[in-house]
Formats: sequence, structure tokens, C-alpha cells
Amino acid sequence: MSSTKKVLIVDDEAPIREMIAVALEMAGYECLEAENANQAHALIVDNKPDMVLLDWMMPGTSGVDFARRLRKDEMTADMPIIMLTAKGEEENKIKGLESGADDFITKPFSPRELVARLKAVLRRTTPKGVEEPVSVDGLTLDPVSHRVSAEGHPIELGPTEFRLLQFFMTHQDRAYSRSQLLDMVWGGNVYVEERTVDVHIRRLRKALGERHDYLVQTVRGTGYRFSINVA
Amino acid sequence: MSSTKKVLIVDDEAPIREMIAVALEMAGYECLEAENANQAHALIVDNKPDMVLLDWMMPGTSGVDFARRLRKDEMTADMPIIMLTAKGEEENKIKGLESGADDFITKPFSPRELVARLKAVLRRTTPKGVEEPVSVDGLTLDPVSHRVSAEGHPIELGPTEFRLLQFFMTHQDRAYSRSQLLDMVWGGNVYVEERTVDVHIRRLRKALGERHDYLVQTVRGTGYRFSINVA
DNA sequence: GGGCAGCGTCATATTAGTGTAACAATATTG
DNA sequence: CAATATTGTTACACTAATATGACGCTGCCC
Repeated sequence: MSSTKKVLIVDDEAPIREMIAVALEMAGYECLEAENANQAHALIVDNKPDMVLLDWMMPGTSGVDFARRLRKDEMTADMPIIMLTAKGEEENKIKGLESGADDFITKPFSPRELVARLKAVLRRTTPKGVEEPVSVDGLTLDPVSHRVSAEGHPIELGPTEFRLLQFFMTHQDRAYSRSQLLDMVWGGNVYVEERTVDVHIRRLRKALGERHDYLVQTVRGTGYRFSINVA
Repeated sequence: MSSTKKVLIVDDEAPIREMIAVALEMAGYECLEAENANQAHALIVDNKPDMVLLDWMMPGTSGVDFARRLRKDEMTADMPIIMLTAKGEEENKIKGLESGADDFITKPFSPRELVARLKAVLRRTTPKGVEEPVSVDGLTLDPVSHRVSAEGHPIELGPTEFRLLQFFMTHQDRAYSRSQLLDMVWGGNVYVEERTVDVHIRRLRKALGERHDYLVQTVRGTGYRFSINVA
């Protein structure tokens, strides 16, 4: 769900791109690079990044023009944009915001500042999913308070079991293979033994107790299923 | 706390913004300006104004939509909003109020009228959330006197711990990530190490003492939660 | 300028949670 | 029923996450 975010860096100077890319990758983002507007556009169409870092000054189509262009196209209209500008160009800040940038960073900037602002922008543009509590046969999971309870009594779960249960409760009556569960609950590119799923299933069942462990069902030869119906 | 209030002016026409800003500054308010919803949102996140003056008509996201959006997001849900509308659009007044605006002013208006209504709205909204003492299990926080006490005995807190506790007490039973806490308690674009939150949590717990430190709960893999319920 | 208070960061200690392997149990197949 | 495939269970080493204590820096008030 909270898979790694892709960030497109658009700057005509390769070293700068590289520096930014390193900083972002260390912070767990995936980076794409483009050195001009055309290239950038191609990458956007192909990869649909979650965010664009755009240099203000660029030969050819300038950052501002490009931002405006992105805003016009419906497909990219709501893509978050952060503008990079050199010190002393601050008067342009206004123009930058006018062109639709979501934030504005003045070079030179520390990697930390960059990451912080990027996070902030992503947070405020990514609509947070409505997180309603789910409830099945006296078993309740509340994503907001991050709590699980059976008939009011709290249940202790580790983070992974919590995510596993949350996934199950929101995807009931359907059998998932171990590798599907690894994808959905553990997240994409992690390498873990498939049998690890079994262990967490075990832990989840144990935590649920006799009262509710019937909900987590084995589908022999396939994987597991969460369902209120017994067989 | 009764320091100068910050007012965000959102209108697409610069001269109007300017006029309003001058009027408000003369009346002792601090002004921020934005000409569209995106910009406004950015400024709100970063600066946490005490009030938003919102133009009804705006290219892109209209004032009404924006107001609705503000109301939805928990962080901005109780931010006072005054809608500005041109004469003749009065039929929309109802829609405006429905969208969650606290008041409604018809252009053209005198600066004096503006300030008066703004004051009125602030007077009736401010005490609502922020100025009432909150109390949980013998622990009391009074925003007005800026004091915290446990069963009557005063508790010493640094400013940051105070804000942290205040935030927690007004947002109970909900797990917050470190970065959310940084946003909410520290404020927008300050960039501090996420682990710093841990340290302040520690300080807060220490200050609360054995009697109350159970209220500040660790949610492993996620962040922290303030709740009277133990698990 | 000295002393203090509060803050943010780091280094280290502590603890909780994870993944794996090994073995047990149970189903499936012919 | 034996042989085999699949899942359950447990123990344990290892990692990742959090707690804690200490330190240096900054701004402020004498």
C-alpha cells in the first residue's frame, strides 16, 4: 500500500540530478531523471511518478513553462511539483507558485530539507484513505487507533500480524496464495521465504484465540482465506 | 497565546488581497496571501493560520470546494473560515454556510466591517477547541493559564512537551506517526530528525510520572498514541 | 559574560518483532 | 496403507525499533 514513491528529477545538470537522486534514494524513494522537458514528459507518461522536482532554469522549455504545461494536461494536472531555484531568484517565487508548483526550494539546500519538504508535499497531496473500523463477528479492527479487540477486550498484535489481519478483514472470502500475501502485506520487493507466511498466520491465529481463529482458514494447496463461513 | 493572529487571505485577484491585507495589518493581524487552493493549502500546512478568508469565486478549485476539503481533513477541520462573495451571489450564501464557512461577507465591504466580523468569528471559535481545559484521569491541562496538573499538583513541562501533550489530549485514541506529530506539534516546514519525537515523548512521560505515563503509548512500527485504555 | 533552560542529535542500552530451519502433524494419492 | 506433499508448531538467532542518558548549541535573562 505505502509502496515506494517515485520521484522524477528534472534538471539539466547531471551532477545535481545525481546528488538529489542519492539523497532521495537514501530516504527510500525511487528516482527517475530527465535533463529537459521533453525527456521529462516521456518519463511521466511512461512511469507516472508521484512527484516532480523541477529546476527553474533550464535550456529550452523552462521549468515554469513545463509546470504550466503539466497543469494544463488533465492527466498530469494534479501531479505534485516542487520547484528548485537558485538563490537570488526569489522574486520568481511568486511566478513559480502561480505556475502551479506546490512548493519551492532554494538552492543550495540540504538533502534533509529536500526530503522533509518532499514528504510534506506528498502528505498533503496524497488523500488519506477513509479509515473506518472493520468488524466481523465481535472482532473489531480500528485502523485509526491501531487497535484490535474481541468483544471489547483488546488483542495484542505485532505490526505484521496487524497488517495481515487488516488485509484479511478488508478482503474477505477470497483465497490468497502465500506469494500474494507477501506482496500485499509485506510489500512488493522484499525477499522472504514463503513459509514465513505460515508462521505469521500461526501467530495471528494464536492471538485471535479460540473464539475467532476459525476466521483464518487454510486452503490446502493454495494458501489462506479469511471468511466468516466455516468451510 | 493571544499573540497576533495570523489570517490567510485566499483570492485570485492580487489587488483585492492587498487591500484586505492592509486593512487587517492596520488592525494588528498578520497576513498571508494565496491566490489559489493549492497555494493556500501549502501555507496552511506550514503556517497554521488562525483564520482563512476565502474568495467564493476562484479559478480551479472554488472556494466552496476548498472549504469542504479543509473541513474534511482533521488537521484543518476546526479552522475558522470566512467566505467572500460578490454582490448578487447571495443565493449562494446557503451553500457557503453548508460547506462549513463560519461567516459570509458580501463584496464590497468596508474594512471596518471585515475586521468586526473577523473578530466576532475569532471570538466565538477560539474558545471552542483550544481554550478549554482538558482533563483525563486526574490529569488536567489548561491552555489559558498554560498549566498542567495531576490531581491538583502542578507538573512542569517545557513548551514542546506542553504542545505535545495538548495535541494528544485533544486527539485521543489515535495512532500518530512521528512525521505526523512533527507536522501537528512542531509545525510545517521545520525539519527535524524523526527520532527527536522519541526524546520528547520520553520527556513528557517522565514529567507525567508513573501515575500517568501509561497514557502515552507506543505503537510499535507506527508511532504513538494517547489513550486512557491500556492496551 | 555567566548561568540557565530548552531543544535537537547522537551513542548506547533494551526490547520487541521477524524470518528460518527443523521437526511434528495432517491431508492426499495411488 | 505406504509414500509423499502440504501445513502446523516451536525454538532461536538476528534485526529493527524504541528507550534512555548525555552532550553541545542557542537564545535569554540577569
